[in-house]
Amino acid sequence: MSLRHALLALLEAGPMTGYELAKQFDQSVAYVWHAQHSQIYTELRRLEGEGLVVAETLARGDRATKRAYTLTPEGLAELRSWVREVEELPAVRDSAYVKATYLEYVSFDEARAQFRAHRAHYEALRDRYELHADQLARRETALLRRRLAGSPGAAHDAIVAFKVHAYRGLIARARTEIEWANRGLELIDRLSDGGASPK
Amino acid sequence: MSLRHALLALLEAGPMTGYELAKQFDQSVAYVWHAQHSQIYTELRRLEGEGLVVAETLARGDRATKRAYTLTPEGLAELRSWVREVEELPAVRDSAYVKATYLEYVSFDEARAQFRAHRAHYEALRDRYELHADQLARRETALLRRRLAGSPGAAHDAIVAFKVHAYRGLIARARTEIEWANRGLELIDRLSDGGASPK
DNA sequence: TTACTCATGTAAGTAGTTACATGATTCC
DNA sequence: GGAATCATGTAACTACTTACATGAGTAA
Repeated sequence: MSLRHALLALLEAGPMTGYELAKQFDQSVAYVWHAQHSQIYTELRRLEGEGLVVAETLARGDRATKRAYTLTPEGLAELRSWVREVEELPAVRDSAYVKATYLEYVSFDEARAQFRAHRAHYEALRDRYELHADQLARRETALLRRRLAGSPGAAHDAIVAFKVHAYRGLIARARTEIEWANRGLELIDRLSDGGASPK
Repeated sequence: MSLRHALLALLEAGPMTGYELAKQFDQSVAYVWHAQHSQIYTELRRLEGEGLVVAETLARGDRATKRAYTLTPEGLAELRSWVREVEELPAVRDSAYVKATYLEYVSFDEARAQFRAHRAHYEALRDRYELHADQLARRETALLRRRLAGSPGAAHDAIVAFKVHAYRGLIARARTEIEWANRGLELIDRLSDGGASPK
């Protein structure tokens, strides 16, 4: 359950409404933990029920309302203890790799299409990660600034460095996938060649 | 839904009982798509209901029975069309990376413990992948032999090559994670040093 | 007035997990 | 006789997805 802790971490930067939180989420944590807005609203209610956050109902126009959430001391304690805890990593479940294992069932061209899609996907991801890593390193994101503003100057370097390091890891990961797809395409060239001309 | 297709792919090598299938699964597909045995039995019943496999009830001792599943032509067609289909890759959801982003909440030593655990996990995975890749390359696994025996000699190289390529990808992935963890440990050394001695 | 963004949800369904249950056969 | 392994499931639960619903404020 990373979602609840990701939400607690976002709120550590300061109080936010569900909608604000969802927006911030999409521009930060969502790179490492995706969630739908509907799930965020449900989880916030649950966190409130457990006393890890408190909500304040605010007016929005004359008729409607919104709810601003604030982290409680219990919420902060829960966040810290979660980050401290060493978790079992979940078992692998990667459908692209199971397909790659059974590419003999389709034509070489169809197999190529799989690797090209894989490459394109990770190239796009890599670009987004690089952009975000640069913004973090330059301390340009709104959320990071808010967080830095609320913590002692001596801690700033570590806060930034850990985040940048995580994104550098994601970039390395994406590059590994791109290389794998390229080697897959080369493999298919060799296989389709080998069957046709030489020997 | 890769589980159903992974099961179809296993049955393409020949008929198997649920239990046999579960055992084969653990030694092959589980490296890329983990599933519990309970889930496999449920999924087999569903596949049977959809006509993608047929089951034959066999005696086991005097009183008990077991069910042997065979792939139907519809099942094979479904398998092929799934491998052909280019899927959207699911959004990232990696709790180790969200923790890495928030390591400023814990001590340097606790942060080190996270990276060490991460490294140990992927070292173990890498070793298992390497072993399996070697076995596949030498055509030593029972399942691969069964599959090769049932397909024309000209196709053998491709069948083996695709599987080996998938495992080489997993190995590369594991190595990337190990390097990331090592760089994380170096980062913590720099951060804890920087605060203590120089400047 | 139309479209967009702000804002908050519910409801139904799927995939997967964890724990439990039961009994047969085989090997020591 | 006991332990391991063969063999097949059910039940309750959790996380997440997809689709839907509703309405307010704001800028063109």
